Amino acid sequence: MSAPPPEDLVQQWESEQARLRQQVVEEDTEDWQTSPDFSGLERVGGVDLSFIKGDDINACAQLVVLSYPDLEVLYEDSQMVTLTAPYIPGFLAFRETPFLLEALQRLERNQPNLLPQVVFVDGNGLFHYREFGLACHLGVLSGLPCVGVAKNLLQVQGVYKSEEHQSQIAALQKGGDSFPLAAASGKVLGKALRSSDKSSKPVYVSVGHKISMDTAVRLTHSCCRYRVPEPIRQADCRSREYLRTHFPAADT
DNA sequence: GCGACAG
DNA sequence: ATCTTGTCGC
Repeated sequence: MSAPPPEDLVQQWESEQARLRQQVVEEDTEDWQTSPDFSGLERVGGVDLSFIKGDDINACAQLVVLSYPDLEVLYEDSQMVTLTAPYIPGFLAFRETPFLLEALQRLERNQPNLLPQVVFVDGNGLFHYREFGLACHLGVLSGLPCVGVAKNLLQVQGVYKSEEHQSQIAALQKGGDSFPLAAASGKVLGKALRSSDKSSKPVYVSVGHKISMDTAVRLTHSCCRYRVPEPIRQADCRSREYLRTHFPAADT
């Protein structure tokens, strides 16, 4: 059973996104961001939520902080949470942001010296129906630089999985290669990035907050050991592991 | 009616 | 998000 999308709630969320959208900073604001080798960058964060199969309410909210450029785990926080908002395409942030923000606040309270200088978010930033995806939402509410990295293409604002798009993907030769995702307006909302030599399937990078598009793409590439940026990959692996050990399969 | 739909 | 192990290929 699935209740019909609450019309009122969606409209309220749309206006909330429009309001917060004005606070997004689409440029580099930190010194390390303009450095050729990101000197000055020492900590990169990653966030993610993992669910128990067959349960879309209880989840493990995960925050990890890795060293840069070594990408070793410096901090890890797993917390079971109870989600209240439903998942509605275009409004993912209203479902996940509260818990990711809480994780960042716990860290700020307990180990402020380990706060990440940038956070990788599993999902889109400006590459969104109303140019305000999860990465922007978390960025504005936390005040931290954020980068959105989606594993699947969201068909939005004139960007489609067309033959042209497929051929552009085929043209990505090596890790670091990318091509722009331009809206009908001409604005580049994100970039498809071949994150490593091995993976032919790209990831979709977009600005979340307090970082430029080019810096976001360059940084994402420099944080990839595999297809998905290490901070997000670690957050994903560790939250799944947490669920495995604390909620063993309920078979037979 | 059909397809799309970040996580 | 999750349902799912091994397997074919480089």
